[in-house]
Amino acid sequence: MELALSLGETPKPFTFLDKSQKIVGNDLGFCMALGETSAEGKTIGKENEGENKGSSDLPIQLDLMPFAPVPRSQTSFNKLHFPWLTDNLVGEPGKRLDVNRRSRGVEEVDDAMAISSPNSTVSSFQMDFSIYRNGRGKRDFETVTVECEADRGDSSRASDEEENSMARKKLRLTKEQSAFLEDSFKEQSTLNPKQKLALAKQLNLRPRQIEVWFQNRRARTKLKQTEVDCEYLKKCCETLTEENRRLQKELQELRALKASQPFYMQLPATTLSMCPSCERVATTTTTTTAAASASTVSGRTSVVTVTPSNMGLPLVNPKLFSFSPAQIHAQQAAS
DNA sequence: GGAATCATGCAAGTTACTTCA
DNA sequence: CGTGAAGTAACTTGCATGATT
Repeated sequence: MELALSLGETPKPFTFLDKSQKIVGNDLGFCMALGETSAEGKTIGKENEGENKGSSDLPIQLDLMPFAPVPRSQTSFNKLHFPWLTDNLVGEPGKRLDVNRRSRGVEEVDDAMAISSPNSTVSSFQMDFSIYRNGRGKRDFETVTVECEADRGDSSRASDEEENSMARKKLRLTKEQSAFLEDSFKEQSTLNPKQKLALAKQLNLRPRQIEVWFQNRRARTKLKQTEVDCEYLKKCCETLTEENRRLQKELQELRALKASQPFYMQLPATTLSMCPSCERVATTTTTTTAAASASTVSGRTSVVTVTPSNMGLPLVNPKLFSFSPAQIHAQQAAS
């Protein structure tokens, strides 16, 4: 078995691919092949198109478009009969090979091999290559094909049906799969590689799909939590706004009292308490001296010692502040 | 021991496909 | 039947971390 990798202008990159097409022109292509060194190497190419598709006995040559030659009739990746390409080979013609993704492709190989499709003719050889044009990761299979054909000097476009078939079909998880994944997520929101593989096997999905599902699920959870938090904060904000409005109003009332009652200096400090039900301030006792300014919180009732210095209010006749919560309620109802 | 490199996982953001009103 | 919105699978990018050199 020989595995060969060629980048660039090598006319005959692989010894076992003597009969394969040559890398033409000066364009930098990417060519990869797998095959028996002693075999009468035939590749998926112009010369033997259609006669060895799906044969695992024959070497496989992978040409990454557009610069490596591709058989004329193979206008889509799907037609290369690598089903995994429809999932993994995305993006646009080899403007850039993502080294990062490629290095991660090792995992994808392991993943894919762990879950090989019984129907796949290349189930023992799966690999992930991702090529794309720019950092935004725009994917466009039609563009790939059209540009590829243009590179080969082929002005004819693929038919609509061909274009439709080449478009990456988005997998829709079954209800059972989704439910199972949901249950797994409830138990654990992250998976270790073993769990990932086990889940993939159990659900007949690729480990990468499990991984992506969990990533997306975590993102959804976070998004929902953010929405809940946002809603809560919004309500808090509304409550505080209302509280502020109420306190402003109360302050105005107190200032009005101050203006109407000039005889305040001789009076002792007044202790106010917050009514737990309406949260309005009410005077309960006058126990402290005028110098005191401490405040305490006891249960649901806040006791605030009010002095002329800490409130900026004149001392008035304590009787004026001596409203019980019931009285304040009555006052509110009247107003 | 520390720097460089590599592999891996994840979050965040994005794209594009599917479904449904 | 066409269309827009919503849901979501799949993707890219960047960063963090641990292992290895």
